[in-house]
Amino acid sequence: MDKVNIKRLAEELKLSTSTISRALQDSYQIGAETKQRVLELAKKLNYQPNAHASSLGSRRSKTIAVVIPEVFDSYFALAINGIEAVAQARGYHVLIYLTHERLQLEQEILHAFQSGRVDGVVMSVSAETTSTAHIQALRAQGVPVVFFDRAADDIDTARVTTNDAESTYQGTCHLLERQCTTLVLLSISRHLSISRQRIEGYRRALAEHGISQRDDVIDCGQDPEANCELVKNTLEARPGIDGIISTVEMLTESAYQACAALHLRIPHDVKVVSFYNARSAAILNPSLTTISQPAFEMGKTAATLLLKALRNPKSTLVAENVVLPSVLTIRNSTTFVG
Amino acid sequence: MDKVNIKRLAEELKLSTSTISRALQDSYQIGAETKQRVLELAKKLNYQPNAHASSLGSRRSKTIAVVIPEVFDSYFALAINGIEAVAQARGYHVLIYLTHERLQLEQEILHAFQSGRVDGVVMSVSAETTSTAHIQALRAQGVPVVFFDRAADDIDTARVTTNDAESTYQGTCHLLERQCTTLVLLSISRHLSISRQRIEGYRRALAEHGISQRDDVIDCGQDPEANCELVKNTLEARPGIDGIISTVEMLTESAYQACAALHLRIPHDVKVVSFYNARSAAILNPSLTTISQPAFEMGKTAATLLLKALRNPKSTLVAENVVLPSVLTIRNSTTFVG
DNA sequence: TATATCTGCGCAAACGCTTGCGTAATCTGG
DNA sequence: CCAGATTACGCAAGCGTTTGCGCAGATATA
Repeated sequence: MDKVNIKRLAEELKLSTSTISRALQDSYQIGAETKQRVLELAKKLNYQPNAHASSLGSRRSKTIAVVIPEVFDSYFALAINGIEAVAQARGYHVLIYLTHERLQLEQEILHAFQSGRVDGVVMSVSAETTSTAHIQALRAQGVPVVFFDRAADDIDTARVTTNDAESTYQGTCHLLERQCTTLVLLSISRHLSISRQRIEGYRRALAEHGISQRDDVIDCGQDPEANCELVKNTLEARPGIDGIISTVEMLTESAYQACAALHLRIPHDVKVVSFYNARSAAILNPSLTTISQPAFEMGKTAATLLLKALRNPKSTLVAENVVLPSVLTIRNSTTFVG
Repeated sequence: MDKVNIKRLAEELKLSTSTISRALQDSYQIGAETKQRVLELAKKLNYQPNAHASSLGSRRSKTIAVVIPEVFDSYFALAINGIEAVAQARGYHVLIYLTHERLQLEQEILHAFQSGRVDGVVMSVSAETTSTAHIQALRAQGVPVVFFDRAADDIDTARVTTNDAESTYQGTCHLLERQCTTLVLLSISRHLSISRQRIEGYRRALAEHGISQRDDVIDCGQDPEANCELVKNTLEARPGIDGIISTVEMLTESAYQACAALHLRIPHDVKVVSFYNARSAAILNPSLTTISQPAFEMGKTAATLLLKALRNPKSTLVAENVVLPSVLTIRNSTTFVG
């Protein structure tokens, strides 16, 4: 039982390997009948073209990389679904890499992509990513990069984001309309463009309502317990706070638990709105008013843009900026009570 | 500016390509000083070995595949983290494929692995997977497969599971101890070994408490709304039900919402325990008594077993069965009230 | 009928790396 | 001082595809 490769097929059919190769690629250079015969034998012998030989020969790997900070957050889980869906549909493979929010890891990972392992990259930068030389270097090697959600401002490429500023603006307005007077915003790394955007929307809403506050952005980290402490301390230090807007799904837990620890009732004493994508929002205690990003669609769109660029050998990735709106869903955590 | 490949290095250093190759692999055949020189030049020229050429030459891709049903569930999100962690640490790459619970897709995906694209597979079978010929076929080609969570019973390979029967047994006992008299279990595909295990643990607990019930397993599907209806109908049809044990994270929502729709109070009228891994369990309404699987560790362990097997060229994957226990965390959804 | 255009296929050189084997040169012990 | 072991490296044949180019024979154009 010999290995079944293209040579084997060629011998059995008395054809050359190049004809087999082209037949399998459905090349116009090969006659219909020959193609037919090749396909039949290939199926019969259960021929599977060697992926690495193809990639080496053609200098294209039919593989894309997804580089993200984590998959704890349901946002990224959903986004992966979207990316995988379009990749699978177009015969692409998806490599996944986690940076754990660390710039150094992100650099190492991208650097390794210069090996030709992937044709393109879909990524969301880490919270530490200030310098972007590693991304530029990769692009300089001809590997297209598409951002989704967390983009690097100074890189001129396609990006898929949500209307961060606008969404936060709406969420903040919502809180203010529900009689909140003193707000606080929970954020992560301020390096991130999305964090800045969200803060901006927040500030704009406050300004339009004639409210001026200071020190009202709490910078949280990765550890839920520590974040909870942070929120608790803030709420204790400034008893007037009656509204929390959380810019990350993970921080909802900290907000809820901090309130619980201080015997602050949601929404009675404090109202909460959060960026949140998990379905559990509806069954939280109380159910959570959410800003939910179209995570699946964002992943899908980002992958689509990348694959479209990969189709052209010239790799013309237009620096377009696709914005998919988030939706505000009002639930009990901001429902006015008394 | 020529392409920098192994040949280029060889020319610059007046060495042969084989020496370069071996030096980069830190082979014992190469002298320390030579290695040093090679590494220095490689770094200086920013040399990155071509991944596909390496794979082709060595017949090893340093890549593993993760094949799972979905990533909606936080279980799989966490498991991916675990898998990626050990893969990254050992210089392996992770390809991800979603079967969307469909057998046919699973078959196609595994079939494609015969192309040598991956060295091994870590997988959790789809809900439809009854026949396992496609998995056997892959193993016959010398590609090791490790199961995690959802395993195929009839395949003799390494698997990492949790103590499904025991956990459900404990969860059920917990409900019964809290005065529940009539239980119902929410399940998905009964083909799955884990479903059967969980049902078995449930039945055993009932039996030990001298309770015999029938038609007390509700087979749910993928659609949350439909599942909610299903649960609602069941609760309506049999008003005596005062305990629900859900074997899947996703079904918690359906259970909670069905109860809400029928104005059944949790835990007063109905007590609920569920397999659940997300941190949101603590802030649900009411907070949820959970059986949480060590998802991260399971992924980590599965990947470790696979990579260990890949180290030996003889690929000796012992058919061991690693069981990592889940933990029952009691919260308000089962806390006795009146 | 001679010339140009297709059609369908084969030749052979990449693609960039790995690895079995061979072989000088150096080292070891008796 | 010499046989055998050891060290450090080179040769060259793969690994399995892809693809530019060439070339017959068939068909179309003038």
